[in-house]
Amino acid sequence: MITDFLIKLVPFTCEELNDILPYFEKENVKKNELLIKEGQMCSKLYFVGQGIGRSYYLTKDGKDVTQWFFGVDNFMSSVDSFFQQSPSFYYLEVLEDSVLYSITKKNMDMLLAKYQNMEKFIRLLTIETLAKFVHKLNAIQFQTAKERYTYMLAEFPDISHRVPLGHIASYLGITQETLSRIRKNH
Amino acid sequence: MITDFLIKLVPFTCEELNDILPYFEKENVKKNELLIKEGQMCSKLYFVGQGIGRSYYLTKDGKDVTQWFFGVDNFMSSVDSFFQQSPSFYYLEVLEDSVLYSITKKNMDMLLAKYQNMEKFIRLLTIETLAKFVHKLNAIQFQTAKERYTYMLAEFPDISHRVPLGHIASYLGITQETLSRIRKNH
DNA sequence: CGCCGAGTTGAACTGAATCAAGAAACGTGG
DNA sequence: CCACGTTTCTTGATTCAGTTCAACTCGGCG
Repeated sequence: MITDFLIKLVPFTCEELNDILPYFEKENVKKNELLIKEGQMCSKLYFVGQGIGRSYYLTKDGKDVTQWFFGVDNFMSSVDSFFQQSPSFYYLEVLEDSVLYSITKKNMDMLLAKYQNMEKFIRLLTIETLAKFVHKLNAIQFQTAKERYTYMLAEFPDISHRVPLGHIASYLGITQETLSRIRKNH
Repeated sequence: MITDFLIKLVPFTCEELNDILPYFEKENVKKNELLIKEGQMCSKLYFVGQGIGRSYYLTKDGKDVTQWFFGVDNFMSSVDSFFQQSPSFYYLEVLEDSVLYSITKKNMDMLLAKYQNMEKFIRLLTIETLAKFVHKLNAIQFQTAKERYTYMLAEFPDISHRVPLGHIASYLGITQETLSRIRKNH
């Protein structure tokens, strides 16, 4: 199903796909396992075949803030760290037993240089990601707590009821207590 | 100075640059002129040579919300609209008499297909933009009004005192009154 | 001179945070 | 399969940062 995702954005040839796919390595990851810690270089890009991941960071006063959720059929990484090879500001964690397909930075760079289609793919993927972030920003910036939760349900319908309340609350920039009260009144 | 910006991210050859640069067209734009309205397709990508631009949208109750500021030496567009060719959610406006260099979507597509370096350039540019948005999101999501203003001063040092207070306030997700009070106490 | 948009100031109000308990659910070992 | 501790979730009371509304100041310009 990585294939489906690849050709959805860019018309890779069969040859290209046959060359590219083997660089993705299947990994079984247990619930609560960390893929990266803050400060580390993110050396792999992950594709979620099964399960859920999230990225988060710790504030100066130690609060855990979810930055993003990664559901099935999505790429998962500390974007800036992976592509800009800077120390990651985020932790990357798996919230359920998951099946991931990973490609190393080194192999990705090789494929980017080799295939213009790969460049195009990553470009389009990044633009898509950017659009999602902008969408979240708009939801967070000018909406009430209840409206933010509505946005969450729309953006992550399958995830909203499978992860701890606190993770969702911090993702939305509200407290767990507030979110609990919102849920009570549907 | 587009040249400088291009080669800062990707080592274009002289030949490539000589082919690429002529596709950028110089435009003198007067203060308060609109480049795109909501609902239109964004058919050009602009590079700010001089002046300031901003993107904004109108909420359902008619409030004007600044989404981003574009200073000198930055690319300016309704990103998703330009690259995904979807109707723009945003207005694009110039806040001072400005000098812009524009390239059409059509020519950009042609250059993207022709030069792998161009693909790479746009990929890196998008990742950089993504990083900036993430930075703003973090600032907005969990910081007080005063801290947000501090972020603004750091992100747009040259712009913070050249545009109307209300534009900055809506950019930061606070009211004009609150921003005015913050400024009073430095 | 008087209008107009931009910015400031004050006072009352409010949505959500904080603080503090308690209830439920969950998983691990006996 | 139950008991116990841990984590997650709910509920209530109080507080506060920032909004709202409304009036006022200031500077530029026809």
